[in-house]
Amino acid sequence: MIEATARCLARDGLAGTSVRHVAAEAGVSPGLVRHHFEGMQDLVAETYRATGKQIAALLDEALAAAGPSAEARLHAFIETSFKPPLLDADLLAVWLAFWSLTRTDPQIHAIHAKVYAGYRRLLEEMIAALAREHGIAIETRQSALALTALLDGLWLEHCLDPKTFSAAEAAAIAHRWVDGLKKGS
Amino acid sequence: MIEATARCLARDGLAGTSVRHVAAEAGVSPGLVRHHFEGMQDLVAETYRATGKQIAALLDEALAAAGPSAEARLHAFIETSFKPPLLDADLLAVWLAFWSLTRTDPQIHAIHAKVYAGYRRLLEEMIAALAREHGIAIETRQSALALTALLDGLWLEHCLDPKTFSAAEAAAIAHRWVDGLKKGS
DNA sequence: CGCCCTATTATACGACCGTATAATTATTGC
DNA sequence: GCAATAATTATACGGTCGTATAATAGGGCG
Repeated sequence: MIEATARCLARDGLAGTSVRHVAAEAGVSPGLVRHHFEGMQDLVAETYRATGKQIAALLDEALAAAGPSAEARLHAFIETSFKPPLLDADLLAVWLAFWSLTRTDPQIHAIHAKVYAGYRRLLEEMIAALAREHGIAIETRQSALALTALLDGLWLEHCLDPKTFSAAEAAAIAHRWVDGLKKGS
Repeated sequence: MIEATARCLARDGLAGTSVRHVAAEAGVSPGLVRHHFEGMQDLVAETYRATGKQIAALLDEALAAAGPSAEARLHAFIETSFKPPLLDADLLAVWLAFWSLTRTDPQIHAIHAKVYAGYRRLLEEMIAALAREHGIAIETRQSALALTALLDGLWLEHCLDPKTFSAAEAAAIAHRWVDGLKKGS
């Protein structure tokens, strides 16, 4: 059902998605989805939770395969971020629904805060490890905030209009930023 | 009328905004707004155009007041970006509506491409001027893409959840990035 | 003044939506 | 095996939406 919600959000956006559409997409009656979920907000909230976990698992897997080096892990993180299934216009459409409700729905706001906190903590840990590896001092908090914003912005803008810059270019920009982190103060 | 649309989008989001709501907000009959606009998509498109021009004018004004130095202009750009009225959750809500329709509506996609192209061109020119000022070589295209994404990401994430990091912190991160541009390769 | 074009409204129709309620089917525990 | 509980559907009601259509008001112009 939450998979059906994700499909609906990807296809029609938040404005074009209704409880009835989700029911049809899931192949059940509208009454059933309302038996399990309060309404659209609840449905989107659970979809956010599930999607957030999926993405975290995907990134964790890529990091595990990258070995122990913080630098390699950071680059693997970037590489995974700018490749399908993460770099996907459909996923952006779903995410836009999350963002849209983050402002107004307290439940979704809480989920958003948790998802992004985990995201940033992961990056901050890797950046701190990178500093140790290279024996340099880095403002880990600000750097993690910056990298999160940079990745989010590149991801968003590429998905919105892939003609402006390629996925490879986005990854190159992020890689270069990490390289600059090693050298610059 | 497009002001009424912006207010509706800010208050209720795209999903909660209808032709009838815009009409009520503007104090006219629903038939009238449909006499001037084809529907919601058309309404949002014109709002995008108008809002984009407003923001560009606001930034231009700040740049003019910053003097001729490219470095000062870049920092003024950042400072303006992370202060009201640009740093505003209501503006983000409106912008989320734009982004949401960029994927599906060709007209809005075109407006989006034009707005962001202008945005990036402005940054790229300032970065090129900065390189000349300091007599260094900078990959202006990639740097402009990076700065655009960084600013977009910081702006988005701060508006979504201001508790995570302050506006001053966002500005500091961006300022630091520009400083790094001067030093780092 | 009278005419035409535009702006504006009023009204109406069919479609869809959220939601509630009662009925029906399946599942589980004893 | 049967009762209790959960899952699932069917149906119905009121509200809102987009949209079309006809009617009304207004304003420039010959």
